[in-house]
Amino acid sequence: MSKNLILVESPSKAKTINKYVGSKYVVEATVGHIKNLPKTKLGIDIEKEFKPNLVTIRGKSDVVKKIKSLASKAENIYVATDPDREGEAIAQDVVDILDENQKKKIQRVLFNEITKKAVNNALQQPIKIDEHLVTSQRARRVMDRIIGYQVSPFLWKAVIESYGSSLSAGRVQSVALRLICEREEEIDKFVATEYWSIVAVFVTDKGEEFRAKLYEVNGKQIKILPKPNMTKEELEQFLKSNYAITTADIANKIVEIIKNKKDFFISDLNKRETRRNPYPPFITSTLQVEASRKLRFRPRRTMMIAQNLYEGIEIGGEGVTGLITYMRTDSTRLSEEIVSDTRNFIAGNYGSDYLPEKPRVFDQKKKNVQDAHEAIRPTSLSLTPEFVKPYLDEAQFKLYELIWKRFIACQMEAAKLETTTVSIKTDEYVFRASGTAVLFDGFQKLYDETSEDANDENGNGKIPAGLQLEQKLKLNELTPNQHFTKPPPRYTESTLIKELESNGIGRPSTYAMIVGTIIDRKYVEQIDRKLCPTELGKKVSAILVKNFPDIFNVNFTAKMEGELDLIAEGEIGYLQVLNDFYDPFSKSLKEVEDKLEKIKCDKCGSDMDIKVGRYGKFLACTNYPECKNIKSLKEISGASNEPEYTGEECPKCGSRTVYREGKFGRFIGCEKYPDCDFTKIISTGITCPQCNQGELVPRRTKKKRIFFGCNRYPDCDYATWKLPKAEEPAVTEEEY
DNA sequence: CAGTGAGCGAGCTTCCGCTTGACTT
Repeated sequence: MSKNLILVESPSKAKTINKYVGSKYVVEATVGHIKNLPKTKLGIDIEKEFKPNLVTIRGKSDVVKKIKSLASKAENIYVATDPDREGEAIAQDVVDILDENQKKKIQRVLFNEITKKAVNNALQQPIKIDEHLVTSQRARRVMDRIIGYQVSPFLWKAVIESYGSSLSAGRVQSVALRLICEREEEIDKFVATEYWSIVAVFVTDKGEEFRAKLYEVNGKQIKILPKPNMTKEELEQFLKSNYAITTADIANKIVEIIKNKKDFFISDLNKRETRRNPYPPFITSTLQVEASRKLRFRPRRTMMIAQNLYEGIEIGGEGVTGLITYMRTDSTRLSEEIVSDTRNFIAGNYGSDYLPEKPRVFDQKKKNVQDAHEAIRPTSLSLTPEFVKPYLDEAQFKLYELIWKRFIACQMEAAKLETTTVSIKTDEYVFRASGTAVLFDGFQKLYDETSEDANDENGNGKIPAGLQLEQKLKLNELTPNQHFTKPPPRYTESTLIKELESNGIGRPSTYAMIVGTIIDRKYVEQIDRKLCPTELGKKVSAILVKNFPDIFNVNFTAKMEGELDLIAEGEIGYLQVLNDFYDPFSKSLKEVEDKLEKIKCDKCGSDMDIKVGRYGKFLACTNYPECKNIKSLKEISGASNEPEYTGEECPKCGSRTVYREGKFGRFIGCEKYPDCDFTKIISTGITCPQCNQGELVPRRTKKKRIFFGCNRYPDCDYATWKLPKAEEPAVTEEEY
C-alpha cells in the first residue's frame, strides 16, 4: 500500500508528527538544509544575474537517497518544513533533488505549532511553494556570501602581520565585534566622577526608624553630574535646575548645616498603586539571557540542555517524552490549546484571583520576527517540574523549571504594588524615602525578577505605616557617602546576544555560535565571562568600520531584511536588490583595495606581495626573478624589532638570552646567535615529580601535540600530557 | 613522547543559517 510522505526539518519533530497523523503517512526529516553554496569558492556568477551555484551539502547524500526512495513510493509528498524563509528554501531544496515524476506529487504544507489539530488541519490545506519567499532566502544567502568571501580576503591583505590565524569578516560577526570594541573604547575614555549622597535616619515619636536620602536643596534636585568633563555651558545649564555634591568638603558642610536644624516634618506623602505585568514566555534569546543570569549557564550549554528536553526524556512508564516545544524560536506566540489548559491549571492550583479575565497575548509587532514556531514552553501541563524531577539531571531540571515557571506566570494576573513616597523637610532641605509594598503577588508567586535590585542604597526600604502629613520627626543619624560614577559594563555573551537580537542581527539557531567565531579568530577574549577585544580584534574592527561603514553597522541587517521582505512580497526583484547592494559594495571594495599601502622592496623599489612557500607565508618582490628579495611578515608587522630579553644570562658566553620563535614555538636562545648557539626551553616552574631535581618543560611530539617532560631528559624520562596541578605555572599550555 | 634560529617562488584561509550525530585532539 502506498503511503503519503511528510517532510520536516528535524528528526525528533518527525517522530512527534508521526504520532499525530496515523499509519497512512511516513514522516521523514531533511535534517536542515540540503543544498548550499560550495565551501571553497564564491559560487555566485556575478556576471550572470548573481546566479547561485547550489550544490548538495557534503555528508547529506544518505538523507537525499532516503528521501528519494520514499518519494518514489509515496502517493503524495507534503513538504512541511518551517513556515519561514529558510524553511521555504529547504522545501525548494527538496524539489531540486527529486526527478520530474516525483516533483509532480509535491505539495507545501504549513503549520506553526505542533499539535494534532494544527498538523491535521494543515494537511487538509496543501498549497504551493512560495517562489518569492525562496528567492528572498537566496538573496540573503548570496549577500552574506559576497560580504564574507570578499571582505575576508581583503582583511588578509590589509592586516598583513596576521600570519598566524585566518581572519574573517561577516554581516553578523563583524557587528558583534564592533559592539564589543566600541564598548571597550567607552570604558577606556571613561573618567570616573566623584559624587556624594547624604543619607538620614529619621525616627517617629513611636520610635520607628527609616532611612531617607537628601533629595532637594533650595528647589534644586540633587543629581550626579551627567558627564565627567562637561563644557562650561553644559555645566551652567545643568546647575540651573540641579545640584551636585561633588566633594567631601561640600558634603561635610551640608551635613554640619543640617545637623544643627531642629525642625523636621513630613512635607509630602504620596501613595501610588502600580501593576506589574508578567514577562512574555521564553524565546531563544531571552532563554539564553535568563539561564545565564539565574543559572549561570553559557548559551551553548543552555541550548544543549534545551535540545535534550525537546528531544525527549525517558519518563517512567510513559516512554520517551518531549518536555518542551522547539527551542530555536523568535516568537512568543502560544497555541490556543495550551493557553486554555494553562488557565484551568492556574485557577485550579492558585485560585481564580490569579487568573486574568482574558488570556494574555504578547507583542507581535516586533520587527524581523519570522514566527515559524511557538514560544518555548512545556509541552504538557501534566509534566510538572515535581513530576519529572526524578527523571532529569540537575541542570535539566533547573532549566525545565525555569521554562515552566516563566510560562505559567505569563498567563497569570498582574502583581499589585503600592509605592509610598515620603518627603521630609527642614528649611530649604528636602529628604525623600520611598518604599514598595506588595498588595497582591500575582504572577510573582511563581516568577520573581525583582530580588536582584533589592538594594536599599537608594533609600528604597521599609517605611513605617501610618505616617501623617506635617508630622514631626527626629533626626537620628546623618551620614555622607562617597560614590564614583561607573563605566558601562563589558558585554557578556548573553548581553551581547540580547543587543544583537534587539537589532534583528543573527537568528535563534546562531546566537550561541556568534561569540564562538570571534573568539576562534582571536578577536575577542573572554575574561571572567566578560568579552574583551584583543589588539587584533580592535585593529580588524577599525579597518572594517572605516572602509565599509555602510555594511558593518547595526542598521544594515534591518535594511537588508526590509529588502528581503519586498522580494518575498513580490514587489521587487532579486536582481534589483542584488545590484543595489553590489554596485556600491564592489566599488568601495575596489577603492579600498587600491588604497592598501603597498610594501616597497628595499632593493629595487618594486611592490612586494604575499607568497606562500613550503614554510608558510612570506613577502616577495614582484620583480622576481630579476630581484629575489624577500622579507618575513614579522619584519613588516611593526611588532617591535627589539629582542625580548628574558633577564637571564647565557651560561655559555655570559651574554643576555632572548625569546625566539622556532618551528616548534617559542624558546630561549642566546642574543649572540649565530656566534653562540645556546638554546633552552621555557620552563613551567614545576619540579619534576619523578626525580625531584629537574623542571617540567613543554615539548612537542612529531605530530605536534604538546606534552610536558623533565628537562633532565634523557637522565630522567618523566613525561605527562597534562601539567600536575599547576600552581601558578609560568607558562600555560595555551601559549604554545 | 624529546628539538629550534634559513629560506620559501606557489595560490591555503573566509560567510550565515538550518539541522544532527560521528568523530579525533
